[in-house]
Amino acid sequence: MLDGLNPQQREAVIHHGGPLLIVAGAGSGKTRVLTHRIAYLLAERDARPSEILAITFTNKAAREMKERVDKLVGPRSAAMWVMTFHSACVRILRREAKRLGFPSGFSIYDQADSQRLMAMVCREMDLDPKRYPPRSFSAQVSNLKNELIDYESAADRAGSHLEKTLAEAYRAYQRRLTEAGAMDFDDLIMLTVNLFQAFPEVAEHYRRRFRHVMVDEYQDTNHAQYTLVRELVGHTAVKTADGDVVREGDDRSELCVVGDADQSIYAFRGATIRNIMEFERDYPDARTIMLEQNYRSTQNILSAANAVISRNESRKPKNLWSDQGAGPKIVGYVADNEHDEAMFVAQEVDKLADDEGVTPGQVAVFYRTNAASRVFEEIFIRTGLPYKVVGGVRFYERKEVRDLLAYLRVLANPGDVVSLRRIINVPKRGIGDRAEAMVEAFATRERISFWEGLLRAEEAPGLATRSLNAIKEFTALLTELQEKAEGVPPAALAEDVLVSTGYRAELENSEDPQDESRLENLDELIAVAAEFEEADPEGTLVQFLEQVSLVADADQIPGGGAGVVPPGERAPESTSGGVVTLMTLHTAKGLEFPVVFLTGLEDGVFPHSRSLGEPKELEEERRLAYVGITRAQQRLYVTRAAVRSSWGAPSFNPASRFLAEVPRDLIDWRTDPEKSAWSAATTRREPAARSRDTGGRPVASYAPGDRVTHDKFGLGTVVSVDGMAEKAKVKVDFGASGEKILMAAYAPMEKL
DNA sequence: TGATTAGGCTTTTTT
DNA sequence: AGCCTAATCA
Repeated sequence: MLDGLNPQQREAVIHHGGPLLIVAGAGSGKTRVLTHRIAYLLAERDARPSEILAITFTNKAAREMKERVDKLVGPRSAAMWVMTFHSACVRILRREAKRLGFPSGFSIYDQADSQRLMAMVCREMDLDPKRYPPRSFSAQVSNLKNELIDYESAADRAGSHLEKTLAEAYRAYQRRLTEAGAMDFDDLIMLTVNLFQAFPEVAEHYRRRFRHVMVDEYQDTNHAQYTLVRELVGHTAVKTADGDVVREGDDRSELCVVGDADQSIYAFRGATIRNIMEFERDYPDARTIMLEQNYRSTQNILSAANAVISRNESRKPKNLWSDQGAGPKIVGYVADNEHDEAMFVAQEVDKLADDEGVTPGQVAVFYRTNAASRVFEEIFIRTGLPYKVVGGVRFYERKEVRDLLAYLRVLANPGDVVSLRRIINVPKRGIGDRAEAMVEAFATRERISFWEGLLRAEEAPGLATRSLNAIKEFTALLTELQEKAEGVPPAALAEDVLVSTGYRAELENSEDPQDESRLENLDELIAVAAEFEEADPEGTLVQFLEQVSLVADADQIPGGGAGVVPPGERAPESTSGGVVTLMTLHTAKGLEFPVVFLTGLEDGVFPHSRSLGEPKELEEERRLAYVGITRAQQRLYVTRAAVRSSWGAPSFNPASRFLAEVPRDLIDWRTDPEKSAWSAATTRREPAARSRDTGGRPVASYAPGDRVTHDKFGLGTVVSVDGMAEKAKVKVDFGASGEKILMAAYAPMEKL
């Protein structure tokens, strides 16, 4: 069990007793350590599988860990809890929901749902959406919850008018959630903590059960998750005034956390690097073990990564090393524009295939923002390079998918107003805004739920007969479906919903070609439900809904080079060549690929323009760069474009400062210096000198007589210009397409 | 009164 | 891509 582990890894596996922090540099074999530690606990320390709780952040990581533990210990692994923070909390909350005043089948609201609910609340409070944007309120409430601040404390500490309004909205929002029998993502963590604190016997139960608690990616924990872990392992050793370490009883569980402060990239959603930096202060008898040998990358790649990350201040020094040799140099390329950049990537993948036998499946392309994937897709389609975009416009965010899920959620929980109001008039059945408002007013006055209001719509004043009839038909339909929902498994129920509501018929009869793919998506969702039933024939509708709402994960990573696949386990895709993987840097975390293209290395793109003014955020961007670089096993490419058209307006971005932080001799620049004047010009420019004054992206300026090219209208000539900078409106004569007035900042148009 | 359409706005990263 | 609003249609 200890074979093939280096001394530090071995030590981490057999460590016994006090809290353990494993500082695991990128590619240092941390999953290997965690899985072996679990196996060791079972084999040598007499731990029972049910006493083990291993927490990860993504479903993907959980699944992978589970599989690898399964290989080591066999079917016993089934009794262990290896899951995400959110899944673990849901599992606890389902059992204890009654104590908190929620039904055990409570709905789970994702970000879009909670934004919708917040919008309803703001409208109710008569807030001007311009001055008090619901999205922002929703985000701020999320932040408060991550800090375990409830609406009362928020109200107490509110100073400004804005903060008071926010606290009020928070309160109303939370009331609506409770009435709907729903929890948002942040509630899952916060309410579990509340549960443990309000009911010590519940906390005690789980504390007794989980003798071993392991937390992966500890640097990504937020305050709520941090507190949850503390509650779970039991109050731990405290340092007294004279510096003695006193233990509070012997019943605390063994805690083992793994993380790397340099890979913390989720501060924007409340993660605090503090939790890992101060682990030793939080747990005074803690032990720290550093894993610095990297088994993934060549030394050139690691040297680049080390050089970049070393620029971050207040960082504990760490030095990754590899015994795999220097490897090829990093290849740099300065493209004329984003199309040229994508073309370079496509050609290079072809060349690698010819010269080195590299398959597309071994290649990944990373970018900073989801929107950047479009150009790569266009070029890859044109050149016939097979690819797959991971993340981006997600399946579960598609309108039709959300509609069908909303129906199912209403059937599982009629109190779920957000879902109910989403589908009340989908497909169109003659229940308009006015009718909806009437029912709502009626329900509020009668202190009944919106659903009950619909059932008693006859009593609601001011409803037109036509609307009333539509409502009656709707409630009859839902009631009928509800009765079926008891006995019918999810897939069949979903199909039933599509047919009986006319949703399927509407799409089938539609002329719009897009509706065909909508149908496909719906069938896909039904297929997911069928898979769910196959995996667990006893599975309920509530369980199915829970699974899909917690899998907001960018899951479908193609085989080939992706993931930490144990040797000898190479996925079969490698024979067929697999496909190139496209994803954001954030979703790339935890993965590795033989060949990595790191694109868009421009100040304003990566690092993102929003981070340039904030040293803290800039450090996070740098960690993101570190994560990106360390994904590469054999070959790393860094590319940038001299001109990039974002929102139509071309911007001339200087080279990313991160490029300058890589030692010169590690990069082999492939750009032909004669090729483009722009490339040369922007190379020498001082980084970030400009982005400050324009407050972000510069907008091209137009003058009458300028020749332009527009994505849709083609070539044209500027007739006149009205307004300045980002507010400029340009009148352009496109010949055959006529004259158009366009916003300079947004039109997909370039100056020639 | 509800349906339909056009236009504006949005994009940093995500469980 | 989808949501929101306003304006117009039926």
